[in-house]
Amino acid sequence: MTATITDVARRAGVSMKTVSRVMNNEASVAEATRKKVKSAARELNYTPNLAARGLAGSKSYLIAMLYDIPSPGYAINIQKGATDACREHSYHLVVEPLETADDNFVDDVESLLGHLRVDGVVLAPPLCDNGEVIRILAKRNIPYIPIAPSAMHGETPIVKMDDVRAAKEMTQHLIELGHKNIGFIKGHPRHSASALRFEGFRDAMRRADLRIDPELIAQGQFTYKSGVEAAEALLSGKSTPTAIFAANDDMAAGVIACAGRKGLTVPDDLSVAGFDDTPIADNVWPRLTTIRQPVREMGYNAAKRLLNNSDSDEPRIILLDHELIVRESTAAPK
Amino acid sequence: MTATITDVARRAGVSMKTVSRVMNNEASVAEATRKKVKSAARELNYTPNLAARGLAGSKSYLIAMLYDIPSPGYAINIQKGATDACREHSYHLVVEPLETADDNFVDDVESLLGHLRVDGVVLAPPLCDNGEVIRILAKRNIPYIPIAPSAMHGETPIVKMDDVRAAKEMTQHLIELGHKNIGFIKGHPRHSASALRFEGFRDAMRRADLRIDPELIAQGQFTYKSGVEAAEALLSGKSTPTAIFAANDDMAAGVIACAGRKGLTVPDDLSVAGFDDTPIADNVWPRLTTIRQPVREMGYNAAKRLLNNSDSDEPRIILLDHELIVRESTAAPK
DNA sequence: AAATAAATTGACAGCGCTGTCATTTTGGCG
DNA sequence: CGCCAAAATGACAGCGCTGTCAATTTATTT
Repeated sequence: MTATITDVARRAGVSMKTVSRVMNNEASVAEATRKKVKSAARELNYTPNLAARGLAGSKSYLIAMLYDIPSPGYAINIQKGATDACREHSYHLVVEPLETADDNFVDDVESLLGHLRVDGVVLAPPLCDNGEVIRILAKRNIPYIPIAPSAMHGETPIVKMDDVRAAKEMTQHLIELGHKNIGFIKGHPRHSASALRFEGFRDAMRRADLRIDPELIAQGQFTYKSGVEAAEALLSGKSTPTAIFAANDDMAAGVIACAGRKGLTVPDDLSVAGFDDTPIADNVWPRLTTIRQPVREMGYNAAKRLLNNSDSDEPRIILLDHELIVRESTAAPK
Repeated sequence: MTATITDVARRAGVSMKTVSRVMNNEASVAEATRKKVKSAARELNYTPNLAARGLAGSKSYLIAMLYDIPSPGYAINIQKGATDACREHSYHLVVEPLETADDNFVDDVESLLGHLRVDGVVLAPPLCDNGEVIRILAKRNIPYIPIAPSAMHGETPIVKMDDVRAAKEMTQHLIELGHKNIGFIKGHPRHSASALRFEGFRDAMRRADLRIDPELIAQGQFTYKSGVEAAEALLSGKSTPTAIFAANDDMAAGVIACAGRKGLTVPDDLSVAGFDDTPIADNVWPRLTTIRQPVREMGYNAAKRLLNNSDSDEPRIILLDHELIVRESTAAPK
C-alpha cells in the first residue's frame, strides 16, 4: 500500500542506503542524487516508517512527558512547548498522566517505561521531585529533564524559572507604586515554589527598608478558597494593608472577591497581585497584575535539550525569563 | 542490554513463538507453559519492544490525539480519558497540538500523519469539524473518532453529549426555583454547541409556557469579557431578569462580576447559571451552578472504541451523560 | 598522466518481533 | 489399544529500515 524505501530506491535508480542517507540529511550525498531521490520520494508520497527506523537504529523517535499536574493550563503549555521542539526533530510526544496517589503508582510507571521505549522523558513538576520516578528512570538509563525541580539532579540539566527574582520584582512594583503596608499570602507549604516566592518578597521588602508585619503574612494553600480565607484574616486585623501579594492567581482572585464583599474597591482601596498568569488572571475584575511563568518555553527547552544530545558544554541550569504583567488590580494607594 | 524474546525463549525452554503467544495473551497455550514463560520473563525483566512488534505486526501500538483547543481543561481531560483507555490495551497516546490558523496547517498535518503511523486518531473539537483533517485521515485510511462533532461522519462512530437536553435541564432547574424572567447569553456563533444550548433553553421555556423576552437574549463570545458586556445589556434594559443562564462558565463568571458592580447580590437578586464546569465555576463567589460535561469520559470512549476494533453492532453515536451541578449561584427569586 | 586522497555509493546483515504453516503432542472414543 | 480431531508448539521468513564496511567514482597533487 504505502511506498517503502525500496520503491523509492528503484525509482530513483540508487541503492536503499542512499535513499536512507537523503531522508536523514546525512552528508556525503551528491547534490544531483539528493534531488533525484527527493523527487522520487515526493512522487511516491513516501514517508519513512517510524517503527522500522526505530528497530534498525535503536531509537524510538518518541519522547514522553510524565505529569501529575492539578493545573491543566500548566500541563498543556509544557506539552505545547515540548511538541514544538519535537517537530523540529521529527519526533513525537507521548503523554502519560500519572497519579502519584495511586497505590500501584510505582508499578504503573515501571510497566509504562517497560512497554514504551522512549528516547527521553520530560518530567513535569511535581513529579520531578519524586524519588521513585527518578530511580526507575535512572535504572532504565533513560535520559530525562526535570522542569522546575526543587533540587539539582546530579549531572542532569534542569529547566526552571527564577521564582525568587520574580517575586522580588512584583514586590518592587508594589513598593514603587507607593505601598508600604504590604500583605503576603503564602502558597501550599509542600510546593517548593511557595518558599521561593516568599523569599523574594522578603528580600525586596528588606532591601526597601520596609518592615514585614507578621500579622500581614498569611498561610494559603494555592486554592481560591484559601485566598478568600487568608484575605479575610489580613483585612480584619489591626494593621490593614494597602496591597496584598498572593503567591498565585487563584488565591489572588480569592482576595479580590473577599475585598469586594468587604466593600473595598480594587485597586483604589487595595492593590492585589498574583503569580502565574493563569486564565483566571484575565477573567476577574479588575484583571490581575501577575507574573507570567515561561511555561511553554520550559517545555520547549526541556525537549530540545533532550533531542540535541550535545552533552557538551551547555549550561547545567537552563533559566528562563518570566514577565511582570501589570493589569488593573494594582495602583498607587489612594 | 535489555532482554529479548530469544533470551526468554531459551530460559523457558520453549520457542520464540510461544513466548510471543504468551506475551499477547493468545489462546492455545498450555497453562504450565504459560506459567513457565511468565516467570522467565519476569526473571529477565523482559518487556517486548514496541518498534519490533509494530514492524512485524504492522501495528504501532500508538494512537494520536489531534487538537486545537483554547480550553486547557477540556484538552487535558480528553487526554486523561484517552490514556486511561490506552493503558487497558497497552497502547500509548501521542499528542499533536495543531494550529488551524497556521498557513501551513495542512502540510503540518500531512507530514505529521506521514511520519507517524498511528493505529487511530482521537479528534477533539473543533478539529473534528475540519474538512481538511478529515480528508487527510480518510485518504490515509486512518480510523478516527470525532468528539462532539457538529455533524455525523458517515459510518464513523462519534462520541458526544446532549447539549440540548443539558441546557433544557438547567433551564428547568431555574424554572422550578420559581424564575419566570430568565435571560440567556448565547455562545460564540461559530461554535456548534452554542446553537444547541440555546435550543435547549428555548424548548424548556416553551414547555413551561414561559415567554422568551427578546430583550433578554444576548449574544456572547464564550469569553469572560463578552459575559460582562452581555450582562451589562441585560441588566440595564426595561425588563430585568431574575436569572441569567450563560452558555458557558466564563461568561457566567462575567455576569456575576457585573452584577456585583451593579450592587446586585447573587443569588438573592439574580441567579446565575453557567455551563461546562470549568475550574472557574468553583473559583468565583458564589460558586456557579453549572453543567458538568463528561469530557474525560468522551476521551475514554473515543479511544476505547478505536482500540476495540469490534466494528460490530455497537451504536453509531456514543452519547454520554452530563450532570447538573447545583452550587450557590442559583436560588429562588427573593 | 599516474598516484593518492577524498567523496560518493552500494551490498548485506540483522534490529526483535509476528504471521504462516508445518509438526508434534494430547485427549476422546469406539 | 489404535485412530483421529483438536490442542499445543515450533521453524522460518520477513516487516522496512540503518550500521558497517567495502567498492566505486571523482578530485587533487606531483
